[in-house]
This record gives sequence, C-alpha cells and structure tokens, in this order.
Amino acid sequence: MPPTPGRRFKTAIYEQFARVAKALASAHRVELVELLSQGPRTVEALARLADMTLANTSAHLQVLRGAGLVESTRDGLFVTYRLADPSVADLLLSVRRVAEARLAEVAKITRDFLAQNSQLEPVDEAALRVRVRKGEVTLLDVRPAEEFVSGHIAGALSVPLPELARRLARLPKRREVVAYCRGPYCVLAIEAVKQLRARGFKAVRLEEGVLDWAALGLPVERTSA
Amino acid sequence: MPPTPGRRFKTAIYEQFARVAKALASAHRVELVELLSQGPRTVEALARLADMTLANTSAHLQVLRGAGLVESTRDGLFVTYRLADPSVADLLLSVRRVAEARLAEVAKITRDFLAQNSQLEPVDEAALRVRVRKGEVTLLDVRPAEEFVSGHIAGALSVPLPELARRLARLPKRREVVAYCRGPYCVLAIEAVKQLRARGFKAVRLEEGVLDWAALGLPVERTSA
DNA sequence: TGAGTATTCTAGTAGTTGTTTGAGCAGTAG
DNA sequence: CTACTGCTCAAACAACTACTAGAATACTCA
Repeated sequence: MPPTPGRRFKTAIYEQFARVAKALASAHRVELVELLSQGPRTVEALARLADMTLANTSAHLQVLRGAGLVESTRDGLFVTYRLADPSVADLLLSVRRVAEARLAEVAKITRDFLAQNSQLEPVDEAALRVRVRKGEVTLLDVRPAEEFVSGHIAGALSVPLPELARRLARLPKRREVVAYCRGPYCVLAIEAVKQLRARGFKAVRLEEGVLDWAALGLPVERTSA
Repeated sequence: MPPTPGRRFKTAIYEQFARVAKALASAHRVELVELLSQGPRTVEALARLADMTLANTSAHLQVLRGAGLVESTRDGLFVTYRLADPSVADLLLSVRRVAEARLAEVAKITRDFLAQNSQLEPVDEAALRVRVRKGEVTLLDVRPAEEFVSGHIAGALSVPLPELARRLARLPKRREVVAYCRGPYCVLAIEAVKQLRARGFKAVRLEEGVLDWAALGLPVERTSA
C-alpha cells in the first residue's frame, strides 16, 4: 500500500463519518432516534416504546451519545435523552429516502402491511393545507400529547389514539377527517382511521409526519392544544 | 418483552434503514462512496485512489451493492461501479453535516491539517458567481478530467492538479484564481493553491465541492472543457 | 485456441458488536 | 438511616465483520 498524499488526514475524516453512520447501523438504534425525533424521552419510556430491556436500551443510547447524535440530562430520578442537533433528524430522513429509493424490501413490507389494513389513499398536501384553513377538514394528530406539544402540523387537533374513542362524539360527523402520526411507517394513524371509519366517519391517513412536513418547508407549530 | 401492536412491521422497516446506515459504517466504504459521488469508476481505480488492496475494495463494493447504494456494470474486461441513486449523495452530505455539527474531532482534525497548510480564507459564494461571470476571477477545477466531465461548477476551467505546472504559463497573472476540488476534506485544491502562490499568483481555495454546490441549488454544468 | 488481465470467491484469523444477567450507583421519600 | 426507583456498569457469550493470500472465474485479444 503506497500512501497517497493526504492519506492520514482523509482516513481520519472518513473514520469520523463512519462513526456517525455506525451509530445508525442497528435497527434498535434507528428506532430510538426516530422516537427521540418526536421529542425528549426517559430511558424507561424508550425501552417500553421500543420493546427492549432497560439495560439494552441504556447501552444503545450510550452508543448514540458516543457518536454525538443524542444528549442526556439528569432530572432527579430520571435521565432524559434528546437529539443533539436538528441535523440528526435530517440524517434519519436521508437514510429513509435512500432505503425507499433503493430497497425493494421496504416497498414490499409496506405494501404487505398496508394491504392488510386497506388504507392506501394518498393525500395531496397542497390541497390539504387549503382545506384545513377553510375548515372543510378536521386534521387529527394522534400521537401522544407530549409529541404534539413539541411540534405539530399547523391547524391540527391533538387527539392521542387512546383517547380517540372518548372524543369521537365531539367531532363533527360531516367533515372529512385526516389523521397523521409519526410518518409513513408509524401505525397510529392507520389504527385511528380504522376506528373512525367503523363509526361512520369519512377518514383518510396522511402519510407524512411532522418531520416530513417540516422538511417540505410547511408550517409547523409548537405548544398549544 | 410484551410485543406492542405493529412490532413486526416496525422491526422489519427499521432493519432496512439500519442496513443502509450499516453500508456507510466503515471509513473505507465512506471513502468509496465519496469517490463514486464524483463519477463512475472501475474497481482498480477505486482501489488505487483509496489505497486499498483490490480484493478488499471488491468486497466493500459488494457490501455497498447489497445495501443498494451502488450499481455495477461490466464493460468488457472492467467492472464499473456508480452510485445507484442521487439520494445516496444526499445521504453522504447528511452524514457529513452531523459529523461537522457534533464531532469536535472533525473540527480539530481539519483545523490541524489546514493550519499546517495555512489556507484559511473563506470564499463568499454569491460574490464568487458574480465575479466569475464578469471575468474578474479564474475558477479552476483541479480534479481529474473525468470528474470534471461528469459535473462541475458553471464557468470553471478544468486543470487537473498534475497538469497545473504545465498550464500555469497560460493563466492570466493579474486575475485572482479560485481553486476547488471534491469538497472541504479534499486536498487537491490545497496543493493547487500552494503551487499557484509559489509562482506569484493570488490564489484562494473554495471549500465547497460540486456536491455542495448542487445541494445549494447553484449552477452545475456537464461535459465541456 | 491459449495467454493475459480484471475481478470475484474461499478460507482462515483477529477483532468487534449485541445481548443478557446480576451487581452497583445516584437520587428521592419516609 | 432505610427502602425504593431509575439507570449504568462488568462479565461473558454467540454472532458478525474486516482483512489477507491464494485459487477460481470472466472476459479480451492475438
């Protein structure tokens, strides 16, 4: 191996890049980052949401912290983790785009799952914004309330999935309902649409989550209910 | 571990994402992707440019192909690899941004190296475009000619580094020279500026490479010399 | 056809990663 | 102080990854 000029420097830099990519090179860590991109969480909450043991979750979070993707602070008894930088959410989107563009498996898995749940209508974002503003459509954010607080699509109403049944009565029956959650691979909105339709609502699912919405440069709000 | 609704589906999707990230989880593969983002290359060329053995390069390229990041075609005796999709170049940029935002080491390595080569003036892109158009500045692309052909900054002149010495005589001495290469971590332009200054030119380095330039929405040309 | 070149495959070794288990530490409440 | 909760650490194992050297394959050209 005859060393080329600048080799030392190049290798050092590429190693740093690889370190970042390596942090996302495990399904569990991808899931943790996705959860954290919806808002800060304690270790315990993350372990529960991702169906992992506590110790394992903690270990993975430390790998992520080592690569600089997340930060943690201690709040009394709890340790809260959050994304270290908005660029991390962008990175996750980039990974998703490559996966979607290139991996036939992603398409297949999604198709199989959604076919089972018969849910395929796409929603046109431009039209949606106009209709939300005009009040022709009810836009539901069915994620947990905390995620809504830390950022939601402008004009959306927070109705966490577990509360949907109770709050159905107060929704206007004539207006079409559009439900969204964390993004194209999140199942909350799918379940919500199922329930709404069962009760006679006209309901569809918006594939995009808040991250996609923001990446498209569309209006996102914080804190309000 | 009590399985949560949709767990099967989630795990399947996150595994696909992780597969993409894993492909970039090695310094060698990052370097290969970076080289390929400048244009298609044969296995031999990649091995030489990255200072790797042929067999090892081939093995890494197959990992990349398995993850869907690159494609290969056989041209007679040679096998040419190329990026499978423009989203792959975006992914590399995202990784770089996270690394820059979060890893102190990247900053330090860059600083150390550039300090040694005393080269720190930043170039204002907006001003640069105007000055290139007015002919106040000579913009040099010092990468190999093939990379120039497969995409370069509008208005640039192709002068591969090895030919610079020979072509110095024909460059206008009064006009300031701006040199660029593959991006902030590429060393070709640094070397070019060094040579130019030694011969009495006023020369600076543009940190951005063609990828950055395109990502900023600035004009990129193909094929012409 | 055979010689020659570019690439891939195979086998083997050294090192790294993910997971579980149980112990340990930090902070809170009584 | 003690008991408790939330998290991290250490050890140990199986599974996986990177690399090298040499053999095998896939072409081209004379």
